[in-house]
Amino acid sequence: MSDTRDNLIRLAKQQIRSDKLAAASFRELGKAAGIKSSSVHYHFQSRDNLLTEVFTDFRQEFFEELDQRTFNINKPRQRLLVLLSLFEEYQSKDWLGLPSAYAAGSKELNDESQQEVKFFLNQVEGWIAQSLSSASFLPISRESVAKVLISSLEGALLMDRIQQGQSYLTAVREWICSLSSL
Amino acid sequence: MSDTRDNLIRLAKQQIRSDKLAAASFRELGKAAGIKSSSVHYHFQSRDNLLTEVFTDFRQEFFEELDQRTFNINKPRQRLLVLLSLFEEYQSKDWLGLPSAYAAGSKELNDESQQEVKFFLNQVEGWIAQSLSSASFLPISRESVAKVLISSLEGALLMDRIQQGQSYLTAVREWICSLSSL
DNA sequence: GTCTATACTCAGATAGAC
DNA sequence: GTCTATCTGAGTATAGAC
Repeated sequence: MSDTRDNLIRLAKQQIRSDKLAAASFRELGKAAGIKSSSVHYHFQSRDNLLTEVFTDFRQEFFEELDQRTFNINKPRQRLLVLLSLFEEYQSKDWLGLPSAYAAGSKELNDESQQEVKFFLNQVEGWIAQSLSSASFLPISRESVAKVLISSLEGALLMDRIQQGQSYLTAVREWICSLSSL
Repeated sequence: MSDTRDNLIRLAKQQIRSDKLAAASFRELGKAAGIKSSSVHYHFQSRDNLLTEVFTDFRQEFFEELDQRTFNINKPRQRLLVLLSLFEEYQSKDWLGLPSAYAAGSKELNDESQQEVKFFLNQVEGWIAQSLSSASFLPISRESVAKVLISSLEGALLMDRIQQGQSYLTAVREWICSLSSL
């Protein structure tokens, strides 16, 4: 059954988000799924392999959700606020951003996983720049706005997690709402 | 000798910055210092204890450097650019922000270490808000600007690390330079 | 597909010799 | 202060039974 496999990916994603990259171990994963770690190995050749698949799964899920929520929204500010709302939901669940979790542990990632994260970041950057296409008089390029926004969203999740609050992400919301060019 | 102890704190800080929180283990630390892990235990009762001291050391060093570089600078934008320059130096060394490294591994931190990080964040926020005291017509409160800025700086270090570039932090620089109220 | 058993490595921590 | 030796627990990974 591939049900178990899909379930394992789901559980690993969960463990990384609510704890950290290292939390997705074969042992803990097995415990969560009700099987032994050796059985987890049946589904994934190696941990590197698992981590890559988890991120790919996240990337697809992320854009499915984003596209679904914005398919009929065209105003730049509204589109950015939908993007923000995804992060607000992560925060309400006390989740790390997966890109942050992977970046913070990047030294233990193989090339394939690192490529996956890069691909995701480029894709988000493209999405934001695209969303800003009708915005004029931006003080800096759309690509730079995109990079600052991604940095603040991922950073805010981290800072709010350690501060056990929600003030950092809220500040990002205020900033988006204050952008007069949108 | 307290030389060894100080050296261990310095080495642990280095390992966390250039790898991750978990990289600062008693074994690796001993190897780097040329002693055994049991000897590291002589200097620190526990790893929790070590991690707390490392962050305290970082916090003091950070503000010493920041104050030294800004004691005769009053213009808001110039002060923020000095803060940014610290992060640009971290990035050139491929370092993580210590707050990010700690936040990403916050589930393995004891209360004391978490308090240290919170204290640092509040202190930086205060420093930024203070630096903005002569800035008028800000679109959002000084405190919110401070929070967005900290989030972007920490986030940009993470994103640039996985992208193996410097474009995220550069975007933050462009953003700071474009703020017309400063 | 899942199990047991096993090998190896690494982690934190402690006892006791020098 | 530093060492050796040792305990316990967790990690990745594999071989082979069912």
